[in-house]
Amino acid sequence: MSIASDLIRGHTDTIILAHLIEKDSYGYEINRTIQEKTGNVFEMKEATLYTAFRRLEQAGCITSYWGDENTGARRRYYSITAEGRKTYKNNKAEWETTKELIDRLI
Amino acid sequence: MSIASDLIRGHTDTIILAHLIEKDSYGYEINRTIQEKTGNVFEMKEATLYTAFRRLEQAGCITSYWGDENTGARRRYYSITAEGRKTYKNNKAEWETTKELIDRLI
DNA sequence: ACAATATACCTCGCCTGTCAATGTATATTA
DNA sequence: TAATATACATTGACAGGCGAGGTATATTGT
Repeated sequence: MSIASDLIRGHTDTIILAHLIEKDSYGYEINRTIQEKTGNVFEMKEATLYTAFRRLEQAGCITSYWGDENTGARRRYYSITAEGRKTYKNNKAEWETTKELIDRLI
Repeated sequence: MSIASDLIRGHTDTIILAHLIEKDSYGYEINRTIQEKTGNVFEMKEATLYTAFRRLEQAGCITSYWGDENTGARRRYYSITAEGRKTYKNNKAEWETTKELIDRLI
């Protein structure tokens, strides 16, 4: 089972920000964490993930830097900014409100 | 306050079907009911509503017929079909699952 | 030795749902 | 008689998700 695109739409950014609040991280790791947290039920499509990184960086919610691994594939790490925390907080609050409204409507 | 488009996206059809399970209804009434149920916090945009009717009819989830009002503006009534009930049930189940996953992720 | 798999990144272009803008028509109310 | 409410509908722009495709390195199995 997978989540319908239209149900996940709009949560992608918030999910990423939630992960980055815990610690700096990179795309591959974020995606694997998501899979673990959902018992392998859900994974973000790579295209969706990297599109979101561009969008979030553009919006000033995250910054990025290359990791200094001397083995394995290179990693681009992301950090959440103050702006990103603010956005996260707003999105989360909006989710709580929306959740209740939808429950009332369906 | 209004619900972000991206959070409501994917629920439009389910919300309409939920209303039509109660009784046959028409666009304007459905929209007013939604507003009432949410304490005037949320309303569907007309374009979204009517697009959804086309989509649902196309998918065999609803059928329509003109009302026989002899006063006021004409109304196009919609009925939910067996297929529509099935879709509603699936969508609702998917919502319950998704809700939990999102809560776990954000 | 070499193929397969895992790790890790990225972009292009299509598809779909939302919605602003715009239009039509009738009935009621100020 | 102007404004508002009821009631329908379409068009085109926009944005996010994602399939398909691509690059590169390290490890594991045969």
